[in-house]
Amino acid sequence: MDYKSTLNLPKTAFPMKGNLPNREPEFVARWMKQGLYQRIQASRAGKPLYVLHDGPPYANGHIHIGHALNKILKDIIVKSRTMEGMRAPYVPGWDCHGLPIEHQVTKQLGEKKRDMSATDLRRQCREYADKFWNIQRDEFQRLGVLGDWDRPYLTMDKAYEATIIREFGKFVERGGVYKGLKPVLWCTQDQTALAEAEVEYMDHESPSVYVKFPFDAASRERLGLAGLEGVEGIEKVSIVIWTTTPWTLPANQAVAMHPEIDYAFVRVGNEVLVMAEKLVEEMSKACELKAPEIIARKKGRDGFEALRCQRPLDEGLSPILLGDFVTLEQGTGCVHIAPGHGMDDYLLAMKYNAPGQKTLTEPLQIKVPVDDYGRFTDEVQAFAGQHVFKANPAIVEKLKQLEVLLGHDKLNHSYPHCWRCKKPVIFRATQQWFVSMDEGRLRERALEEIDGVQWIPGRGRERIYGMIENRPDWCLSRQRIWGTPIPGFTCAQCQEPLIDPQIIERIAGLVSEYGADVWFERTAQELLPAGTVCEKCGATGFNKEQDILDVWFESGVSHAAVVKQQDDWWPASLYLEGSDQHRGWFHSALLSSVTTDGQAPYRAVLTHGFVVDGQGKKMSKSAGNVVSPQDVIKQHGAEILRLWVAAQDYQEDLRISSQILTQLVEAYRKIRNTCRYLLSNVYDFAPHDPAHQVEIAHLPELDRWALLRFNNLISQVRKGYEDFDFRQIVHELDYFCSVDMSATYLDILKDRLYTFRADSPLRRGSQMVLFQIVTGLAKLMAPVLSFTAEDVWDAVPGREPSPEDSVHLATFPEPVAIPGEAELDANWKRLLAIRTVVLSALEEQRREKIIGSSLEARVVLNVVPALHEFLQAYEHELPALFIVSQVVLHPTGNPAGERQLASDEALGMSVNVVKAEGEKCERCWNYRASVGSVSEHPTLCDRCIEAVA
RNA sequence: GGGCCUAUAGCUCAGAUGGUUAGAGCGCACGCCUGAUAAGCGUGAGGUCGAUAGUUCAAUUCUAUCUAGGCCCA
Repeated sequence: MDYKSTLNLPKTAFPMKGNLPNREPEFVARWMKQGLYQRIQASRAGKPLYVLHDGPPYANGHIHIGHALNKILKDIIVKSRTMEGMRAPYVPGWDCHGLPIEHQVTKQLGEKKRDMSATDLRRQCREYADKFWNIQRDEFQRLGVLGDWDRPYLTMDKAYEATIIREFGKFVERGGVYKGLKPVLWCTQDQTALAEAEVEYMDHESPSVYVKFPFDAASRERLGLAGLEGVEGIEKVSIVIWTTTPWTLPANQAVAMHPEIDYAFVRVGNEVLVMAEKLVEEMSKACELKAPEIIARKKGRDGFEALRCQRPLDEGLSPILLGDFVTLEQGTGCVHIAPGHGMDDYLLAMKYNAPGQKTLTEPLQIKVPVDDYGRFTDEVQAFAGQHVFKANPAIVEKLKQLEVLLGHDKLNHSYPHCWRCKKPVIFRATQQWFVSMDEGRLRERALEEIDGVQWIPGRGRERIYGMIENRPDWCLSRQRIWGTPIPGFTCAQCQEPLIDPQIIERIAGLVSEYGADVWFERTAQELLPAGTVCEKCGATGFNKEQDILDVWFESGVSHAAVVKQQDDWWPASLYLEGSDQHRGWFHSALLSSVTTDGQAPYRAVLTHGFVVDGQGKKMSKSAGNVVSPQDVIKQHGAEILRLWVAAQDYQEDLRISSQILTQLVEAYRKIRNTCRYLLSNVYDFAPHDPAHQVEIAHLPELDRWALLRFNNLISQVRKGYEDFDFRQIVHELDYFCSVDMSATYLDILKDRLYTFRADSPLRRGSQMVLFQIVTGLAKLMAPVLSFTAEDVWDAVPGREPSPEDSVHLATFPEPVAIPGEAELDANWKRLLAIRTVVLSALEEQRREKIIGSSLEARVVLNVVPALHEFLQAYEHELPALFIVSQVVLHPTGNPAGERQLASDEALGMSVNVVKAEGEKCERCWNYRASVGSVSEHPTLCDRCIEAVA
C-alpha cells in the first residue's frame, strides 16, 4: 500500500527562489495601479501624524548607491511608522536649480550659448532637470519606495520659487540682509564670475617678488630689539613678504604670520629683516642677501599681532595678523593680505572685523581697485586703465624705485584658468548679498534651537553646533542664471541698493503667476511698482539684481514651501540625510526657519554615513570600486539592497562588496524559505473556521513556546523600528527563522504535521500557530523586505486575494497573551539546553555509524533526582523534542563505570544513545514495538494505523 | 592643517561603571537526512578586541600618541 499518500506533506505554490529582479517590477506596477500610497494615507486619516520631510536630491544624473541608501532608510521609517498605526505621509522632492545643471547645459551648447537669452538658457536647464528628476523618480520607485510620486515638490515649480522669494522677503524684513564685498573667481576676458568647478588649473608664468614692509617707529619700539647685540646703527626693521601677484599690492591691507612658526630677525648690513627662520637660507639665496645674520627669534604669536608696517604702494599702514593658513612651503612665512583679492585674505579680514574683536583699532577695508575688465581703476592712479597682468612689470619697477624690492624672479606654477576662454583668471571681490549671523541674534537663536532637536546619533549635535558657532555671514549671491533671482535693485544714478519687503512681495506674486523667468524677461521698471524713487537721491531709474540666490537657500526653505503647505505638518518630525548635510541642508533649513519662525523646522534629525567599498575605501571611478544600485538590482533585486541598508550600521560608513551581498542573499533565502515552509504547512488550514481554532491555553507547551518566541520577536522588531535600529531587526528575524523556527520548532513539528490525521486537534493547533506566525512575520518584515512580505501576504490562505489588498495597509501584530508565560519560558530554556546535550551525543553515535537518522536512536538520560522530577512531566514529549524514537529516564545521575557520550554537570545529566528498539514504521519512520501488531498493516505502528483508519 | 567620527572572528553585528574560558547569525570544514531537496538538521574549527606607550592589583574597555579609513572645512 502507498502510505506516503496518506501523509500531510507540505504543499505550496510559493517558490523557493524569489526571482526578484523580474518579479519586483510587477509589484511596483501593482502598487502604483492600486494607488497604494493614497490608500494608505486615506486609511490613516485622523491618526497621530509623523512627517518625514524629504531632502531633495539634485536632479542631475542617475541615482547612485548613496541615493538608494537614503531613500530606503526613509522608506523603512515611513512604512514602519505607518504600520504602527500612524499617519506618515511622504512627499519626495528634487533640487532643480544650480550650477551643475547650468554648467552641463552650457557645455553642451558650446558656442551657441553666445546668442542665447537668459530665458532660453533657463528653458534648456529646466528641460534638463525635468528629464533627470523623472529618471530618478522611476529609479526610486523601483526600490520599492512608497510616496506621493504623482505630486512631488520641485524647487523650480512656480509656487516653490514664489515661496523662495517670500522667505527671502522675510529675511529682509527681520533685518540682517546687507550688501557687501566678497571675492570670487573672475574671468576678465568674459567679464563673468566663475565657480571653482569652472576653472581648470594649468601652468602659468608669474612674477615672484620679495617685498619689504618696514615697521613704523612705534611698532619697532614694541618689538623690543633695543639692547640686543648688533642692533646698534640699525636704520630699518622690515617684515618681508613674498607674492606672485604684485598687482594685488595696491589692495594690501595687512600682513599675516602663523602663530606657531618661529620667525627670525635677520641682520643684513644696517637693516633687520623678519621672516620665518626655516626659510632664511632659501630666501637669502633668492635675494642674494649679503652676510645675513640671525640676531633674534620669536614665535608669530609672541608680540607681532597688531604691530604695523608701511605698505609699499600707498601711505597707509598694514597691521600684522595671525593666520593658521600661513605655510612654510614657499616664500617667507609672512603673507601679504589683500582681502579683495583672495579667499584666505578675505576670511582673515572678516575674522578680525568681527564684532567683539578688539585687536585692531579700525576695521580692515576690502579694497578692489580693479574693474570688470581686469583694469586698475582711478583708485590706483599710477596704473589706472592698465590690465593687472600687464601692469605687473611696472609695479615691480616701482617697488625697485621705492627700495622695498628685495628680489624678483619668474615662477612657473599651476594657476586657475577660465574653462571657456582658457585665460588666467583673477580673484576679485564683488558686491553680494549677505545675511548677518549676529544682527538679530541669528547665530545665538540657532544655537539655542539646536538643543531642542533630537540628533541621531547624538554627535550630530556637536557637529552642527560647531559649524553654526563659527560660520561667517551667509553669502546668498551666486553669479548665475539658473536659479531664483535675488529680488533687489540698485539706483541707476547713485548705486544705492533698493531691497524692500513690499516690493519683494509684489515680485513673489509675479513669480507665482509666471515663474522666476519673469525676472529675466521684464525690465526693472516693469518689475517695480510705478512711481518707485530712490530714497537717497530721488532718481527713478533702477537696475535689477543680476545674481541669483544660493541653492542652499532654496532647499533650506522647503519647510515653508512643502511642510507648511499642509495644515498640521510643521515642524517636521524628522529630517534624514547623509552626515554631510550638517553643513548643507540641516544648516540652511535651521537658519531659515529660525529667522522666519523663530524655531527649528524639525523635531529630530537622523544622519547616515557614506557608502564605501569592502575595504572601507571611498568609491571612485578611478579606483574602479563603484557599486551601482542598478547593477545590484539587476543581479540580486532591490530587496537585497533594502536588506543591506537595514543590516548595516548606517551611523558609520556603510561597506558594500560582492561578499557582503552574497551573505545577504543567503540570509534572504533563509527568511524566504522559512516563510515558504510555514505556508506549505497551512495549505489546508482555514483561519476563519471555528473548527480549526484551538484555545492557546489548550495548546501543547511546544506550540506555546513558539508563540512565546514570536511574541519576543514582535516586541524586539517593533522596538527596533521605534529606535531606528534596523540591524537589530535583521538579526532578530534571522535568528528567529534559523534557530527558533527552522532548527527547533519546525523540525520538531514535522512528525506531527505529516503523520497525524489532517484534522487532529494537535495538528490544527500547530497550524494555527504557523498561520499566526507567517502572517505576523510578513507584517514585521514589510518595511524592510517590502516585496517579499507582499509575496508572502498573497500566499497566505483564508484571505480573499484582492487587487486592492496589500500587507502595507496592515498594522504590526500584537503579542498574544500566553498563560504561565514566565514559567514556560524558564522550563523551555532548560529543555532546549538538555536538547543540545542530547544532540551532541547523537552526533557521536552517528560518527560511530551506530545511527544515521536520529529516529534510529534510543536516548538514555541519566539525570540527578531534581532534573528527573522536572523531566518526568515531559517524559512523553521528549522523543518528539529530540526527534528520536525512544527516550528513557534514569534518576541515577552519571552512573559509574558506564561510558557516557555527553554530559553536563550544571544541568545534572549525562546521555547515552543506543539503537532504537522495535521495527521502523514504514509511514512515520519511527521505531516502535507496535509495528507488525496488526495484520492488515504489517509495516505500520499503532499510531499510524489509527491515522490511516 | 582644523572640526566630527570609526577600527571586536572570513562577513554583518552584540558586548562590559575596567574583573573568570569575548558572544550571535551567516560563511567555512566534516557528517547526517532524502517526506522543506538548487532545501533541511547536527558537530566543529575560527579572535594578540587596529598598533605602541601610560594609568591600574587588573585594560579589548580609561588616557596619550601612531596607523588606516570616512564626512565637512581650509
